[in-house]
Amino acid sequence: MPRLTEARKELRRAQITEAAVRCFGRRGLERTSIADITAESGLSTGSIYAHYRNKAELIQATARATLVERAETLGRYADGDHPPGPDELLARMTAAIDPVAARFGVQIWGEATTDPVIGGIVVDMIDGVRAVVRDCVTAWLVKVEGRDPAEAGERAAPIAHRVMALYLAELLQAALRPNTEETTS
Amino acid sequence: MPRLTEARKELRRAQITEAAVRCFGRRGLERTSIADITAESGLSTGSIYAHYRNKAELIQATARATLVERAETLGRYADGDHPPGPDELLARMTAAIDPVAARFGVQIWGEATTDPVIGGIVVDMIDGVRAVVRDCVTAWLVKVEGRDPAEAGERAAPIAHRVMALYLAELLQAALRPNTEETTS
DNA sequence: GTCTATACGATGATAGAC
DNA sequence: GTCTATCATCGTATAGAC
Repeated sequence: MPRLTEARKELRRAQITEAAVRCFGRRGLERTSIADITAESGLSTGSIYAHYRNKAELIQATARATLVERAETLGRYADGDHPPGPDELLARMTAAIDPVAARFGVQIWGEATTDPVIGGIVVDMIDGVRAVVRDCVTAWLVKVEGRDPAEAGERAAPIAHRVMALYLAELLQAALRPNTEETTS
Repeated sequence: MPRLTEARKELRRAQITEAAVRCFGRRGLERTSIADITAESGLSTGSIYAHYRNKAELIQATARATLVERAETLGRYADGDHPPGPDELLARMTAAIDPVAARFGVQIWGEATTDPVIGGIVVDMIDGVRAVVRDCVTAWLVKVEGRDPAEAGERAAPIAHRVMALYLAELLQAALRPNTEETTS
């Protein structure tokens, strides 16, 4: 019996955070009011506060949800028997960038600068993705380049570092691309 | 006569924006109130609003001031008869990163996501720095690597692109490094 | 759990003396 | 140009009915 209600609860939370990313993508973290999110989600103030203690907690939850989703997407591009090389991997990662998520992501970077909790989330996420990239590059070095596994592990780290930097730069660029959806200011 | 007063005015504006970056670096763009900036600058509300129409304009001015200052610093690292190679250039650029400015810079990225004016400032700044880097790399290719000028120009662009990505990633990392100065929440 | 209505605090901005 | 004092607005969060 807790099963079903627990699932429903999680569904509501997802409904809220998904509405939240859209709002944040439009007006930014602090400019979107709770009222904006109620309008976007179709729920009410009370309902939102039943699921999140306050706005900060909602932002954290939204950040976590978005970032782990992105990490999972990228992880999918990195595995398989024929691991892509660095260039191909980067191309796939770049292609997978969603403009709205990118905007929200960069806003989260800014918030991480000030809020230690968000900071931890962002650092964990970046470290996680970097690890995935490193593993992928290692596998590629071994399986298609024919390197020795031990040597590949060493070589992979700096390559992964560069791939990550290029990816983050692409993310930033996507976030800065003028928003098609007008910023009703 | 307008000379002197104009200079004084510019000095006041600098005094305000410098106090502003410190405040922004501490508490973030929207969490710092005008009161915070008056406290940090030693000025009063009225004085600030005599120089800037509103808070948004103050943020824009602060962003412009900080970003052009950074661009100038980087430009200095890039010229001379013995232009540094890409690795050395990146090392210098990274070493020149100021933690407070980095935090503010990343916050500005987030704001650029939403505010078209800030967006323009950030894009201009990134493009400007990239151009400086490209010129430096070109000069290096010609003067120390002995490449043909025409060929150097072509090769420099992608290298500059990578150097920029690595630099932006370092900037982000610096901004995410836990703040020593506590976030009086 | 979800709603409506509301209290309360914070802060951006202005007025007017000096 | 700079100050102090004040206003008005807005948005978070809560209370209480259903």
